[in-house]
Amino acid sequence: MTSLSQPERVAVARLQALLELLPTALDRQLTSAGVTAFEYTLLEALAESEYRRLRLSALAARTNATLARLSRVVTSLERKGLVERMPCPADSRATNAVLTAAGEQAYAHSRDLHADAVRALVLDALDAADLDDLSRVTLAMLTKLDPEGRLTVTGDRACAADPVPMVALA
Amino acid sequence: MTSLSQPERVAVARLQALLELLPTALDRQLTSAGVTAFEYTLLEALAESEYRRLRLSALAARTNATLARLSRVVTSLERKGLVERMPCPADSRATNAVLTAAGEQAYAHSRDLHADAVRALVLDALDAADLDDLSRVTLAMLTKLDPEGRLTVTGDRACAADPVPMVALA
DNA sequence: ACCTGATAGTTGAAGGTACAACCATTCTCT
DNA sequence: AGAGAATGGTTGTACCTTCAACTATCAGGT
Repeated sequence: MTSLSQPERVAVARLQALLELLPTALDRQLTSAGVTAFEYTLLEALAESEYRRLRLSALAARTNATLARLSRVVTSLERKGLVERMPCPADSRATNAVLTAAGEQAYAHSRDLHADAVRALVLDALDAADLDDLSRVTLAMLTKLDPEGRLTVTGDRACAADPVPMVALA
Repeated sequence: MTSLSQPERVAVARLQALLELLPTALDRQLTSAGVTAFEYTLLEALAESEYRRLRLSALAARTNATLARLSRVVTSLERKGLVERMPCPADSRATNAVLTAAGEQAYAHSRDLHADAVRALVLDALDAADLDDLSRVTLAMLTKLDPEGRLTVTGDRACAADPVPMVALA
């Protein structure tokens, strides 16, 4: 069909630039914490979950990541001692990633750092109305991206794919 | 300081999800064209430039990429026959990436595909007001990301870092 | 002319991600 | 119960990106 309009081109170019710059910028701000932005997201998800644990597939859904990727990142976090793998008693196919004590500390330590980074790189640029617009527009785009219905995406409150927080172990 | 507010958390989570999903989704839609989204951006930049060529550093600035990355991608495009390296007569440190005939064809072929992908994944989700908001909000965030002043970022029209389109060769 | 510092580009090494193939377990339906 | 499909995870392979050297050229000041 017709090619993109000028305003469309501008918006898309800016979005592309953001896609290119923001992730690496976020990672760089977190280097002193010893974790990547993605790893931080994982720690956060675990810390906020019941019993500090979540199944790998649940983590993958929450973070919009591949299961393959998740498995490898968890292995890496395991090597750092921040996370531990535990078999899931309710389903022996499944594996829980459990936050260790060191993991909680790492999370606590990087939490402020992460918040500061997000503020510095994103929120400080926006007023209240902008924030609303960002929220609305990103959600609109996500509906086009998400494999239909299931909006694993951290919607307004809870995550539909929220994994019935695994049976306890301890 | 205080942690993020609820609306802030929601917006950030959505933005993060977008950052995670959109690039890979765009790439997937372009696979049949045989180029990645990033490679397409390069071809586009070259095709729109005088004499179909641009210095590597100029390409890097335009695409917000590292020079190292750019060098490797150009090598890859060279192997595919879409681009050719030519020394820059005006500055013998510099190298021009020149679009080959095959490169122009590849660009022409992937152009519609790319436009379709952008429409399907981004624009179709937005009305005119949304597009405005997206444009404004992304620009605001980019100003926080960009190493100050130089907004290499494809601003409203021309790119400040636009590289005085290299002396001709032919 | 010369020395110093910046600029342009390349490349080795390390790490991250995707895709696909693979095994194990669970679920569904009969 | 049993067959087949779906789910949960892991891993080999290939590719991509970054960071940090390293080379070569240019620009400014003396």
